Amino acid sequence: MSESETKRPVDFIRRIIDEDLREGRHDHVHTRFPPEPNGYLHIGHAKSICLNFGIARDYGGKCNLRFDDTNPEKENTEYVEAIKRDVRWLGFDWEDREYYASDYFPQLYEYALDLIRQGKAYVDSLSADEIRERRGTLTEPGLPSPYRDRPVEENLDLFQRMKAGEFADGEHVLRAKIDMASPNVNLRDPAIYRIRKASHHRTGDAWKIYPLYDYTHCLSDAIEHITHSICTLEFEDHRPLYDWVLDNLATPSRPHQYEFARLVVDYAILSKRRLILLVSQGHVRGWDDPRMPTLAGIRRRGYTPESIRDFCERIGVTKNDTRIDMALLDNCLREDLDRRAPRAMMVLDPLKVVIENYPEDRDEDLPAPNHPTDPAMSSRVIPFGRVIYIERDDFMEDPPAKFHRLAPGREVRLRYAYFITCREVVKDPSTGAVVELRCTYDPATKGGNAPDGRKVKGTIHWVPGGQAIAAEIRLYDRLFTAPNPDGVEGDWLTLLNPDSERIVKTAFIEPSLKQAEPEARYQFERLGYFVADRHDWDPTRPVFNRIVTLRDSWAKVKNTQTENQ
RNA sequence: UGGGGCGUGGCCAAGUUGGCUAAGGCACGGGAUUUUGAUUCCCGGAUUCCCAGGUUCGAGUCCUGGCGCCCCAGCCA
Repeated sequence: MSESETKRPVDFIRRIIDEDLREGRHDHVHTRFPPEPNGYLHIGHAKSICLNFGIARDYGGKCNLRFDDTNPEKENTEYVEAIKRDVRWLGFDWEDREYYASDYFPQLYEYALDLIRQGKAYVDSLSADEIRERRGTLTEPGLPSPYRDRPVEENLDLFQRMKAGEFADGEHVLRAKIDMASPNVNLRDPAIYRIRKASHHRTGDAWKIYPLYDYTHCLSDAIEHITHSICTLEFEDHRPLYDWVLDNLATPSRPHQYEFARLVVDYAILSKRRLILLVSQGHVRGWDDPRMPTLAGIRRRGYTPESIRDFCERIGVTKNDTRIDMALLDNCLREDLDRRAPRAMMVLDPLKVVIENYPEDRDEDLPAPNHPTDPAMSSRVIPFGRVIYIERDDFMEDPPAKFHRLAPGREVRLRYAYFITCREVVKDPSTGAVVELRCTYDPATKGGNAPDGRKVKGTIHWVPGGQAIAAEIRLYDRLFTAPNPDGVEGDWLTLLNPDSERIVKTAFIEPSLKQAEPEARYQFERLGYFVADRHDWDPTRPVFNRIVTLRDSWAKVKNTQTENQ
């Protein structure tokens, strides 16, 4: 734990908890993370996971994982498994507290009976359309249903028969009897049970009726003795209903709901519906496509759980509607990776270099540290010989001002190797394209230092000609070209970035990378951070994904130069 | 002229009984170090807290009145 983390100010929710503890309203803290298993978790959920599990950790309490599985038509076990995998990957542990709202169906049913007996719930036989018509509008009160005053016995009978499967979907619904004239439309006799003859991923065909969210969530919290039920802002209007249900039933505990602003990140889509569309229409390769904001995608992309957690702490928890700059996530990533990722060399777009004065029959092993400032990360050896490959971008025949790399007649340093000077440029006679550089090296500069103290402006990366390994490198960029694709009403798919994925199959990596493990992360010097793809990496066909580039101040200089032209 | 929320630099965000020069991070600009144009390291910036009045010796913090933005009319969560 760093100094800055311990100093970070507490958010308003923790402040509420502090007060609850101080005033004796609670003597412990119990939270929950309640995903609906109808899709994959994304970076927005990470904020909620870190908040709920983080609070439990900070206060020595517990956090449950609870699947909010009350809608059988949209939920399935694939999602349940994926969610568990992702929460674990993020670094959180719910121990043996893996719960399902569906486990509470029997109790929830009993509670409903209780409400009916109290005259606080009734079976409505209006159609969905009719109910909507009578709900009123935001400015006009609703109209009571003709079934609103059905006798308790009749309600009981109907509700039991709903459960028994005697009616078709939509024929009846159980409604809480609250206030059809409430300015809060959520209180205008909300439906709490509907008939749905669908098979549930856990309860199978045991139930013909399923409880709705507002009714289920608060009771699930109460059953689990949740002390602080934390959700996002759009549920603020539902809090009176949350309270109404708990205040009208004898529950084992009395939780309270608190709301915070959900996470919105630039250039990303977080709406579940749209994410599903991206996957189902094949705009990406799946839920774990490295461009997806899903935790599965982020993981495959190579992001570390530590950096995601750090990010979630840095963005804070408030009720402000905000949009977070992607650069913050990138920064968390670079900070984490700079510290932990071993360095290696990879050439994306190889340009052959022949070192004319290097003996043809010789080669040598050059030692290279795995980290520039952390000796504990040890070192490896890179073979050097007469032929090497450098990055095509690192050579220019006619370089602009401030270009510190290779050019005709110029000398640069090959990282951890020698100084070389470009003597000749070999071109394809028909196309004029540069195909090879003829250079000389200075044997006295072995390791990269000149005994005469002469300096070079640039250091470039390289791989050995003979022993480099061909690799596939997948370069990723933001999936959308607009900062707020989720906020676009119309055809948001036109905002997809056509260059979000670029696959390079002709890259070379240094031989030491043959031992890479799937999910191992490296910094390829001067290029960025990369991860061995967890599914496609193979010793015979290495595949690396670019996680994030390095900061590149040369790119800025270059851009301003071209702008000024 | 329905209800519920929110408004502090480009993006987040501290500021909790009104009281020292309005924290910090990201981004940005400048400089130093550097065998990654990386890292690291300094330095820079809100006369001002959505606006306008008011209370006060003193207001981002209190009062009044505006303005702006977000959410809600699923038998979704």
